[in-house]
Amino acid sequence: MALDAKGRLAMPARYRERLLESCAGRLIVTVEFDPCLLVYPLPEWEKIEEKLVALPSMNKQARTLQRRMIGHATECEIDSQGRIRLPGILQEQAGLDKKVVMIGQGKKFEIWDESVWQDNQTAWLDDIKNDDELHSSLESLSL
Amino acid sequence: MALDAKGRLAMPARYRERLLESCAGRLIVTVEFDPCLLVYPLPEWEKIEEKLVALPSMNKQARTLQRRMIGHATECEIDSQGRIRLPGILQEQAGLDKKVVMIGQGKKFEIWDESVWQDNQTAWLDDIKNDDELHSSLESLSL
DNA sequence: TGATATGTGGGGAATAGTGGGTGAAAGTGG
DNA sequence: CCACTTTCACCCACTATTCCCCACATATCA
Repeated sequence: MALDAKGRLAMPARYRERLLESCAGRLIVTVEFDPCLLVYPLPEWEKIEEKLVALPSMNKQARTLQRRMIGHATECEIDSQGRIRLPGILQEQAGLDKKVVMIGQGKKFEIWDESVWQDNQTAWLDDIKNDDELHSSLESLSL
Repeated sequence: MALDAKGRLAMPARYRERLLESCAGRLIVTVEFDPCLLVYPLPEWEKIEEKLVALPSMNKQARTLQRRMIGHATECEIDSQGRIRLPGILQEQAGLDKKVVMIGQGKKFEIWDESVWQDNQTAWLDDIKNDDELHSSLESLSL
């Protein structure tokens, strides 16, 4: 999956139909703390934005989150070829080079630079292997 | 049991009928932490996804699990020959070569690369022999 | 051993992904 | 307010991938 020279990225065809009906192809792209882009269908984003706005303004972490997420939020419409164009500033934020990885996460998508994604994968797995104890929320999980 | 050059894998015939009625041949394939693929009938997967989505987003271990499992989840329909096609990225994640092992695990299946499977078999048994105590969840088990 | 079911392989049409040209629109400076 | 430059959306063309179908090999059972 590749960004072309114009910063365009093809949405996987299997999601397109669903996206067209859930948000008429109107997507909001933004960043959070991790070096990846978050892509929300517009109606989903509106809920997120409400939650963000409701956070306590005097709390530093909350303020940072608001500034990053709301500040970078950009609408990107799906074009007639099924692609979205990612503004340069967002590409920078997520450190996107040519090769990217797009992963669905429930209501949203994440877009990672391929090498960043792979590095993180191994790092996360190592973390988990080295932690002797699993977080309580995972202990009883049966998959 | 072998993957062909196009990444297709025949589902054992004895499961097909059951799968067709339980999920109309709609399967979700994904990965967890081990180097193997997990195959769920669609309705089963939906329950799993709910559990995953409900995990705390800010917890690192939970986030890793979500990203891996939900992120890699791909629908693979059983074709008219009773096969499923495994996307390249999933083959990589599980280190699948040509020869694979498919094992039923209650509601789901696991797909292992044959050599990886054999290596792990012996490794796991050694681990258990060397542990002095059994985990509490196994203590009271009667088989 | 023949008949049926299962596993494997591959051709070719249809679909999806990628790259680039061109005109319209927006931004910039005088 | 106009001329110039840059950016962007739309369209077309090419390539890669995926899906559908048919054919054959192998295993299973009567």
